[in-house]
Amino acid sequence: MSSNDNNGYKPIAIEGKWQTRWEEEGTNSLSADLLERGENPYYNLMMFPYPSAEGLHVGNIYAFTGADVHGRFQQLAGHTVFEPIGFDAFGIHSENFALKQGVHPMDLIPSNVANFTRQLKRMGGMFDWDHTVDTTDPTYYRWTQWIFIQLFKAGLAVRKEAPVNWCPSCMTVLSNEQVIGGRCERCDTPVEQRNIAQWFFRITQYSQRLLDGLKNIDWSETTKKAQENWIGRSEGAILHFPILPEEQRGNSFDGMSKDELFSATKDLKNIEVFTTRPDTVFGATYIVLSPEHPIVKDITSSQQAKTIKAYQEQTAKLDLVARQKTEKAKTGVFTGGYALNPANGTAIPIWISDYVLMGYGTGAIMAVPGHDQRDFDFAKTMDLPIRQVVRSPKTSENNITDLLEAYVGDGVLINSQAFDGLPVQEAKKKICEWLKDIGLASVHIGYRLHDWCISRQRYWGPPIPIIHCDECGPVPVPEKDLPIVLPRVEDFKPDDSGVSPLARMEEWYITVCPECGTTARRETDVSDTFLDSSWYFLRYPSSDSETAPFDSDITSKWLPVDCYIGGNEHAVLHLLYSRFITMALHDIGHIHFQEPFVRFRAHGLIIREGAKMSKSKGNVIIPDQVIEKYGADTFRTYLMFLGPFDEGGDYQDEGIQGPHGFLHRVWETATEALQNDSVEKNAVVERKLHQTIQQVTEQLPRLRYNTSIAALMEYLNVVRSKGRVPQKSEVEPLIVMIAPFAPHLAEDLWESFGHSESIFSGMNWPQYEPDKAREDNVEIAIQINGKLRGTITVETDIDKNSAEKIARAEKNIARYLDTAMVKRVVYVPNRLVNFVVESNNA
RNA sequence: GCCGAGGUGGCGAAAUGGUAUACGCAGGGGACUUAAAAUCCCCCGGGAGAAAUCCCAUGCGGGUUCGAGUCCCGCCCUCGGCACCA
Repeated sequence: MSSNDNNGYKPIAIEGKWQTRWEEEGTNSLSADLLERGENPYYNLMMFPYPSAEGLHVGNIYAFTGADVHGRFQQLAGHTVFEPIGFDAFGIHSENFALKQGVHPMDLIPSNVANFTRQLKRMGGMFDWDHTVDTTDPTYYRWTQWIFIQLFKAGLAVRKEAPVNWCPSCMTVLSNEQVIGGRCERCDTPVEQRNIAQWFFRITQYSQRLLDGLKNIDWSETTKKAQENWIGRSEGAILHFPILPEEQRGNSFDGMSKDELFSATKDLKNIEVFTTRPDTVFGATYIVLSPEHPIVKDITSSQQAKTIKAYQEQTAKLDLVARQKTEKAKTGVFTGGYALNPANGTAIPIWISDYVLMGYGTGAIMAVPGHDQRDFDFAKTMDLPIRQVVRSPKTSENNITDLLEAYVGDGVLINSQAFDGLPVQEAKKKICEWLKDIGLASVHIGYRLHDWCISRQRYWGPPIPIIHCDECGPVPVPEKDLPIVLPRVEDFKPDDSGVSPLARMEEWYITVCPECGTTARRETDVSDTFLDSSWYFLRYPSSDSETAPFDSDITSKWLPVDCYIGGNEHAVLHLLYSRFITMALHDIGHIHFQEPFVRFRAHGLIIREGAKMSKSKGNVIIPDQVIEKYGADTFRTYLMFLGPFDEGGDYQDEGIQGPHGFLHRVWETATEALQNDSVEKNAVVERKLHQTIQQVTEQLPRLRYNTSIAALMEYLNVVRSKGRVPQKSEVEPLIVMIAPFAPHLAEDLWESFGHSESIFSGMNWPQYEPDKAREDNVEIAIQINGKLRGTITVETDIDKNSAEKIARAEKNIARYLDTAMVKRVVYVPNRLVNFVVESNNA
């Protein structure tokens, strides 16, 4: 079935007509006046796309359609809906593509944006084209730079030298989030470590708030969980292990009292370790430091110095993939130093090993080989003592033998002096308190979250607005001098130097210090793309403003965002950064809310014929072709019909016939109904109509699009059942209800039904009346011992006795009850009668 | 290994603890037509039976309940995310 070959529904013509009209009449654009008034506002947001050269892919269209259906429904329900779209066009993605094609990104991006714009208009979204953003436009990134400066002034942007992930292929620093299993997210190259001075946003200061905030926002559970895991809070303690000076090696601290131990150790330097298992401290038989730990040089004995140095160098050379391989055998070196176990005063050796990471906790651990698998493996390899201090409740006391693996489960303490017999949970508290008393412990909460490195040694991004002055240090560019425009550089290829291509342009980076006027140097790194996208939703409603990133009146009316729809691949990247930037701007006093997105829903993924789509398999759906053949309305409706929106679906090429045929039938039914405007109502149709309105009205806001469309199909089947003649009043509500899915068709039929205004111009969503949705009769099930044995049709809400009487009279039921004794009758109104019987045959 | 989602006809999928398989695709039969397309009508989980009707079926094994796709316990498999995070 091809669309334009019959003289009925002609989607291509209808869609062209309405897209032109919407544009001419500004149907979807909010005027400055409307934005300022902000009456009954609804901010409907979707994740803006990266404008690739290939054009929109189905995943984009799926996400945008789902969001657009929601926006259109809210509009029909009476809201003033603001539904903007824009382009996230900075970043490595664009840059690498430009390099490959030999085109300058400044030439490439505009043509990609133009193509995306054409496609987005063609799919019929109600986008406000008067309020778009393009992150590469200086009028936008001027404010991205402004945000950097605000954070800098608030002490939230700091420059520090740090080991960073370096992709030797992309020749740039990657954030932790961009490293997948030790490899570059983009090109799959193993990532190396490098030490470079970088700008960091101190997102870790917000760890707890970012975690707490999750409780009060209406987000997809999976997304919240991903953020929770990413922030990775763990409660524990920092324990102090006094470093034993060489001259005290021979002394025994074992068996000292609390006071004696305190006075013997109070002048000693400590190694601080973070642990979530302070209860196992009696089982700590050695210490392991990260090879990079600054204290290593102080404790290494002269005999061990050479070996330690060699190991440190070996580790530094290791790329992160090799270092993070869990299955790799444990390696490490003894430093020659000893520390005191603060719990039992035993001197224990201090080792270094690459399985301890500098980036987490204190970069040092107390090793409890009896109760931690990593420590166990290490102890076995290095032949270090293993001491069991927790007994499983399942094991009998005499059964403690050599462990085959660490016991990490619950239990009670043993070999822990005064704490023997305490359950693990209780021991954690008690041991902490005890060590706290003698100054050897503090309660500590650790987070996995790292500071956000925003420096990129690349070309295609907004220059970081900082001037380095030998006298004044890093000085922010005065706000009046923004934007710092990214110059057009023909040779923008990155090199292995670890600095941005901008660092090759002396005429650009030499400047004067805004504070002291001496010659100074601009920062030549650009910022991370995720900074561009961490605030774009603040810009949309204020995109007309030339004097502020976001107008405070408009922002207070339209934000936070009412509904945000996007992919869960951004669960811990974009969505976390956006929350952080929002909180920071709130604290600095620029906005009135702390959470940017009241509601977030992650959509599912579309596969095709049971398989993932990929260019290499050659099975990608080309949206332009589908739209050309069936029209945007059919494509939209089909995508939404595939399955639950948050789960995605399997795109089967033949399946599009269903929704396509449905829209044809709607068109034909409506056209026929125009001739039939009878006042007489058909009871069956009317009842089904009200049931349908109820169902769809309840399901649409919950994004249950597939079942909503099914309900509309059912209704149309009733309207046309046995080829009956449709009435105008039966069809008009259907036109409104399909409008979110098939907006062009709905507009056209709405017009032919005599309306001069756009269907989306008012509160046109139909109301249902519960009385009219009510059935007079219902078919109910009759069960014997829970098994279906017949059905009867009774009046709605009939009482139990009458229902039972009718049920008993049913032929098949009577047969069963003849030979059985009824012990109980369960009656569920309008559902079933269940006879619980005991058989007499026995 | 940990966290999350899921497993239902030939296929995509429905089902507040209450008649499993709605809606759609594919398939079969029929109407209209010179023919095709489009449209319309009917059938369509498996098995037994002439029929009435009965048995089996929601990944597997148990349990709770008058009644379980749905709740509980123990497994298996698939897909996403995290992973030497102390």
